[in-house]
Amino acid sequence: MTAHPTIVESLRQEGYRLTPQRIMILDIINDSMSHISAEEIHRKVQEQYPFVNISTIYRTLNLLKKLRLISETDLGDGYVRYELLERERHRHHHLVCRQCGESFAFEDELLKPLQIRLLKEYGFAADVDHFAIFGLCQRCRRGEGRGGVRKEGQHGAD
Amino acid sequence: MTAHPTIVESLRQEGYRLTPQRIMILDIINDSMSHISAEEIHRKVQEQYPFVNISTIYRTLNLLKKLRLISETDLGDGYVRYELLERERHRHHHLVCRQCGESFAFEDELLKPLQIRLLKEYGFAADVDHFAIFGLCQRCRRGEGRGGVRKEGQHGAD
DNA sequence: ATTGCAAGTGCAACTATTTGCACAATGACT
DNA sequence: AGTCATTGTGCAAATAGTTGCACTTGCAAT
Repeated sequence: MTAHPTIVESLRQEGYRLTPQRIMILDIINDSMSHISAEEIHRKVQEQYPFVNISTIYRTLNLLKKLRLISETDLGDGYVRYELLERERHRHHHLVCRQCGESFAFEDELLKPLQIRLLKEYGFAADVDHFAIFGLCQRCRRGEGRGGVRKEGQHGAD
Repeated sequence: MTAHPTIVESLRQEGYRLTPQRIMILDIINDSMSHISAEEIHRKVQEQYPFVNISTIYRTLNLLKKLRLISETDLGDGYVRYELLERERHRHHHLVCRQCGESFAFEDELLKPLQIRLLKEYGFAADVDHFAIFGLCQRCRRGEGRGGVRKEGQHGAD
């Protein structure tokens, strides 16, 4: 039970059960240096205990997401990635280049004005835990780009 | 061939072929009053011509998206929806309530400052054709919410 | 009108993710 | 320690969406 005790407490307090599967999954997300996908988590869980089903991983991730203990981000490369929210002291978001596929972090602070206006003008409390914005990066805009174009390019002519 | 001639021209000029499938799909998106999903398009195409495969729909949608003739939005209800970009004179984006599932439009103008800062500070040209931001709507924040919670709620305790 | 070939399509098999259901395990109460 | 309702899990089947491959077709050149 090395998973951050704060999170374990949150779960218990909300009335959720602390199953070994959940603890393992939390440990793995906690130990992972950066964003991690459901399949990576599944693989690592299975190293310890091979009977855990992938659907348990997804269900646990959805639960943690609902409780806002983790963030979910789709960087556009075919799977969604997860990260502990709690520890993210300096929150960041991602810019994903639709040409080269590269992804760049940007400061949370840039989203604050939008968040404030949405709240003031629309009464809407935006969850901007972790955003991914698609577009064209500096290099690709200058035409220097070229390189690993990912998943997508199924149309011969480009 | 009722599909907006501008779009048909765009396609031809970029060297893409004008197949009956593509024209039918364009017509349907063009005639549709609001966002339409791949399956809805497929159903309508099949009314006219039942041999069109769903993968052709997806491939065509991906092509039109790449050429930025249509926008793609995930409103979080299980399928992605598409809309002609060209005709959208007053562009809008969506606020999706993660509790009641309702979705509200907001003005494109609110995203402009963010777009400008991303370009100036990061050299990144954000594609913000059609955004969906998740969060909590006014009613649900006040606890008035309750109602059709969609896809998601698989954890008994809420 | 005919030809040639690259681009497009249909099909079937695959992807990540979700879900219904029957069984197992947690944790509150005793 | 034992009981029990309820939550959580594994499994298998489903979901939307993608992809490799062989066949077809649009269209430019003839």
